[in-house]
Amino acid sequence: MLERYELETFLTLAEELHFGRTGERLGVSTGRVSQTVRKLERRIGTPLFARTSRTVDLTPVGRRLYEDLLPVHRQLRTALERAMDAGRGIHGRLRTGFATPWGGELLTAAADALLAGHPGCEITVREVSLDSGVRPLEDGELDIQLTAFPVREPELTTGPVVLRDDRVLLLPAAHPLAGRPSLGLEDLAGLPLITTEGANPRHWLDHHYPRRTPSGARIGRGPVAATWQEVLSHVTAGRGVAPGAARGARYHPRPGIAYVPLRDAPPLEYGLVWRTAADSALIRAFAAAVGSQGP
Amino acid sequence: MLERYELETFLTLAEELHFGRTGERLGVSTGRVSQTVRKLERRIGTPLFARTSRTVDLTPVGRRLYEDLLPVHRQLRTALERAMDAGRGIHGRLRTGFATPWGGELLTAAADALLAGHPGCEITVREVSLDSGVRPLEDGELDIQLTAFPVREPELTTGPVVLRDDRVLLLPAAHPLAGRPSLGLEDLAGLPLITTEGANPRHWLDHHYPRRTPSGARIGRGPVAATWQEVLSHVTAGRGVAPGAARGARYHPRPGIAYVPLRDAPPLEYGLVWRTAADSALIRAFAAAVGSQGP
DNA sequence: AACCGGCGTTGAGTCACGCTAAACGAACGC
DNA sequence: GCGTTCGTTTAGCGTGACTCAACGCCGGTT
Repeated sequence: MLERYELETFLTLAEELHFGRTGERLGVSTGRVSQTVRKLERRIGTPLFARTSRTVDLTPVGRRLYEDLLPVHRQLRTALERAMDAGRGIHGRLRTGFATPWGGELLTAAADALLAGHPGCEITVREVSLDSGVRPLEDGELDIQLTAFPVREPELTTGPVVLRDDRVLLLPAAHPLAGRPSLGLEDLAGLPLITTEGANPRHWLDHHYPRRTPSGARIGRGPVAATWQEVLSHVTAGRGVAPGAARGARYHPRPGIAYVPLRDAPPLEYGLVWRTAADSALIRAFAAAVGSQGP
Repeated sequence: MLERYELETFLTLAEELHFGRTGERLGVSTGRVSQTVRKLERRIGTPLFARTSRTVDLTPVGRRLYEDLLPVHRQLRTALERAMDAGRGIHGRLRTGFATPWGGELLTAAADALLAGHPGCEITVREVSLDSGVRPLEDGELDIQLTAFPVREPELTTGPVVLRDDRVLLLPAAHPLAGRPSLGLEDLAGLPLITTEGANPRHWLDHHYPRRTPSGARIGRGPVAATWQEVLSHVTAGRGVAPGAARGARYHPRPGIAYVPLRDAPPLEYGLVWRTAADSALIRAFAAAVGSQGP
């Protein structure tokens, strides 16, 4: 049978086609690479590499062996990683959710990254409606959710902010304010603000849809929307204005909608949330993967 | 990474679930098995075996790892075997042929046996008609053929006899001789013998379809057939009698045909034949596999 | 021609580590 | 109670994977 060091030496040399670099990559001397390959060839009974003093190349038998052994090596690694993940608790199914498209991209990228290093996991990424808040977590439909802060529910654990974005106001293109380079919160006075309701708690709604401007002027109330598509169609139809994230302009460009920066509003912050009771190594690993995805 | 001895120890213990037998199978002490497993578990980070002082069992993580590593081990072995075969010249495609069903069974069994030990080969088993003789070899359509001896072609190499069978005579069930417990060659006198022709050489035809009995009486000539099905239908229709092998009664049982032993005829002998010019390690290996298939 | 510099090979020597042997403890059956 | 059958543990041994340095081969340069 093939020893571990023989397998690795053969595969590395088959890729590098250079004894010196092979030894360097494996942390052994070139002499050792030469001896190992030589012994292997003697055992196989035929040369695996055709080498002059200047060049190294695979023989047909060597090439075939390389093609056969490469997947073996991969499987060996994933099998071990899977077992080690299970040992560390990083295994099983993780149902993740997001409400905004850029959140979806972030979660998908993080899921791919995590899966690459932890092949034993199963990660699903689902979209949830704007008005569901953190209800999917409480209902046990999701294990972890990317949501807009603030989150104050006591039974939930929140991760750090992983996405930050400037606030903008979505206006009908024909609106008198639509031409402004930027707006202030005071400009909201009297405008009909499109909101969401549903499962979002009171403090969250107050934070994202204030009832008064800083100076105390009342902000109007427009229609209630449950999804971004609804918000967009309300704005396009002139039924109101909606607060949003600057990225929205890239993800939901509409000819009938103007995205105007809101100068004095605090930035939007997104982060991960999960049920404290359902905390797990897999959740922590996923949160870490999302965190290292940003920059 | 996993060392060879760790892989083998783990897989063996997962199958045996017994440290003593595992050590015995691997030729090491039980202490070594214990140490190896222990070290592996420490590295993985979780127990792979649940063991009391009386029983050993796989943990879920261990079971999963076993299922992952078993195919890896198989692939590793076949990859090595393939390379070693290539080193010994046992590789490539081998087209084999046979004319009788029992020959087909023998070749198929031999092909399976060979393939088990030499995964790099590709072996096809085809049926050839009765009247093609060794023509497929000469035409280059086959590499090796199981045929009824004698073979005297100078450019062909013959292997040893791998199948021997008593001769019988196929008669219509209603024929007066059909009731006899056995027949002698003299009984052929005057009977219309069903023969084949095609590519079979003269000496072969004379050997299998004699024109006279030992005492000199003429043997008749019936219709010419190219396949066993034709022979059988000629016999059933009463158009003649046919010499054959005793096994035929098992492989071609027909209500309208009687198989009566031919007492004084030499037994039928089958063996492998191949073109001397196309001799190869693969052919020799296959011939050996066929030879060791019989008993 | 002579001289490099890069590269694979070879041999002597060293040290980690896989392995054994033996003692030990735990869990049964009688 | 004892004997048996397991798996575990420890000290000590020996093999073989490794390093280091010298060597030979080849192509490019002056």
